[in-house]
Amino acid sequence: MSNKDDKTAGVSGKGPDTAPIEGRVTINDIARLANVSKKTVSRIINKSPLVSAETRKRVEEIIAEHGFRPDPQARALAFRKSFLIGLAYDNPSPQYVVNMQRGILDTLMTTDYQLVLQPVDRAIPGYQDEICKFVERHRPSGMIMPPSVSEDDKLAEMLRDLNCNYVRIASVELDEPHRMIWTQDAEGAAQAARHLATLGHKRIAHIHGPKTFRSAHERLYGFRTGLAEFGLELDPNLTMEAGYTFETGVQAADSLLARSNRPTAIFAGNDEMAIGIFTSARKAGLSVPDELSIVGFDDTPMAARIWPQLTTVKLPIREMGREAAKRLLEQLSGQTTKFTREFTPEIVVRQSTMRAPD
Amino acid sequence: MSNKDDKTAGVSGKGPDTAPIEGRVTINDIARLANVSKKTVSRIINKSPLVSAETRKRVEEIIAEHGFRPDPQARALAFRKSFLIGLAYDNPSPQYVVNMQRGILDTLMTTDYQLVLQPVDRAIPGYQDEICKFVERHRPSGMIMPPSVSEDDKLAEMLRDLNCNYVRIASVELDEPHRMIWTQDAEGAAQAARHLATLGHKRIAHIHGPKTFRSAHERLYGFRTGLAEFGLELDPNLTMEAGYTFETGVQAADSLLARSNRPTAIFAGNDEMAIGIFTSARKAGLSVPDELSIVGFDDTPMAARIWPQLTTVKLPIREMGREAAKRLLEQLSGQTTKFTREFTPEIVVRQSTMRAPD
DNA sequence: GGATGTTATGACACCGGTTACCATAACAAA
DNA sequence: TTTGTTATGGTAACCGGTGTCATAACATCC
Repeated sequence: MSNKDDKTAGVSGKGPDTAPIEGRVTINDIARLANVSKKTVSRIINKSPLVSAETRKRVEEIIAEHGFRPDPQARALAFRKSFLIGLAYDNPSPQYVVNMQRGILDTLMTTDYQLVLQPVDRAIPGYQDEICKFVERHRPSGMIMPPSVSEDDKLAEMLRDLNCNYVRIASVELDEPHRMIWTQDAEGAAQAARHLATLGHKRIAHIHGPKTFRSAHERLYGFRTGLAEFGLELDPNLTMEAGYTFETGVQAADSLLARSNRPTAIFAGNDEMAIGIFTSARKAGLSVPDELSIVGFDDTPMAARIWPQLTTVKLPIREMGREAAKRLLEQLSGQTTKFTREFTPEIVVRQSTMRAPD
Repeated sequence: MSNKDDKTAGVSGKGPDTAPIEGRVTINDIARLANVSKKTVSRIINKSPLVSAETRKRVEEIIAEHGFRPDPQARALAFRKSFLIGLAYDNPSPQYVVNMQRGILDTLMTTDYQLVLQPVDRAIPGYQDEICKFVERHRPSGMIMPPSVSEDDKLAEMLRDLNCNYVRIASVELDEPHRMIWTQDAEGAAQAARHLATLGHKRIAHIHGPKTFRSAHERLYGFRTGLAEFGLELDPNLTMEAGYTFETGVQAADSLLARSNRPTAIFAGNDEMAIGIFTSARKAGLSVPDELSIVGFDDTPMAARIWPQLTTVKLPIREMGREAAKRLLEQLSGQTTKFTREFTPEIVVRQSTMRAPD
């Protein structure tokens, strides 16, 4: 039994075979104490049914008594699985990232899997290689990718080549169902359009995100569709592209609000830009919402803290994280579920919108 | 190169059988191809000097050619080290959390260590046990704890008992130097005081965070000290406690601003509460900064997005994360460095402060 | 009653690396 | 020539779990 007292502790005087467990308690210790083989203990750990109730009870007591916890690294090695889930993200919003992490952890918490992070910069050309290197180095059991990393088809292909499981979270279904979690961004944007149209706005502008973001297309499309339901058309002159950031939002709004026949309402592709519009409106001396209605997208915490509070479209990010992790676990366990999971955003009406001025 | 002689490839046509961990290149493959022993390859991987230059070069070429990467799990098992760093956090600010993670990852990126997350809720009584369970389960090589988790002395003691290395990030030195990274929050608050005093304010209020947060004490203390330099005293009637959140900030400010002789300036213990003051001021019909100056603490992104932009005290969070990780790695490698690392916050003057009215 | 299942358990090799220890060759000193 | 030292690399055991397969005990079926 003294197979483990080599020089680890040094001081341990040639232990008799009683039970001088030094250091961590291992499966061997439990096996010896319970007078069974390692394998039996292993079966109990893994809830195999092939153990008699009596033996199970006895061994479980000993495990509890000694506080034995199987070594994750050793299990990983034996199982030929790392039990690691990688999260590759590029989202500039801390709110988004933290909620996504939380959601994923909600699901992983009850499993043996862990989350490891791989923040990347999609603006750097070879950023995909960075992710592949990550996969080769750490060998995660799977990857989860929220936007905008998720929107990179080439990356997805590289991961498939590496035989790496993954789940993409995006604003539209763009891969096999079992690898996707998506939101109906278009529907959310349509809700924003309906809201503004119902309030009587006619001259409505839209500031969308970069064309490299799939969500920018979806939201633009959905917004246009929503307006069409009310017989309104989105004026190309009132449609601008910005960078999904506060500063670019300010710039775009500056341009829109300087026009002679400025819009009475603006729908921004995300809250960051929407908040930029507030600043621009203040500079232009326009009162929100009396003279200008603003709608955002995302429902970041800032939306509820700014004055007046921002009407926006809410995405259930944390829940999406939970679902994405579940879906990935399904993949890893070899099961395939048929139902596809999509999330519908919902508009949250606050104080930044009101009836169009006459 | 099918040295995978065994039954790995066996006709396991049964069951769902997820990805069969196809022919991964192992140290054995490299050893065989290079015609050396595993041990020699191991020496090369670990940069042992006991290998001839010639052998090294040859083996390294083969490694590169076959893209061999040592399995992290196997190494972890053999080294008796998990190469995992745990981050236990409870900070409600996504901005803070994300920056902290980034900083830590900056340092870990060049090492074999990885970051794993353990968000907790300090409001739950037994939350320390949750962290201990995490440590027992995943056996991280070390833990990093930012505020407010870092401020829990009992938790630190429990970790020491578990023989777990850790680094605490806090607003004051409250543990052995090699286990600490801290900010001089008091100095930051003093800068805020000097700024307001210089602008001629006399009736100055302070809304501080919960007394359970060490930072609340430090900032209060520093603010008082800074005012004293100008012969000013912090009026106890103008000192209020709130919960470091937007809502509690609004409430506290409501109470302060309803008074007959309301303050002309308020220093909030963090930006969240400071932004709450904006809302309260609007409700009270007060103009910021003309009638009320506001100073925050943290320099969250929101500070620069709100109107008028918030004057606040900036903490180098990402850099602190970097340093914390470095310090932890020092601990793990057994080295002890003498120099203590502390960070001094700096005030960022924006548009929410101006000369006192009157 | 013998053949056949089924259940409970153990023996043993193995996952992919590591260290402890030993063997040998090369080279210097005696 | 003998001995000592250093450089280099091999062997076996081990880290702490898992899989495969054999086996014993017992129940079931013709």
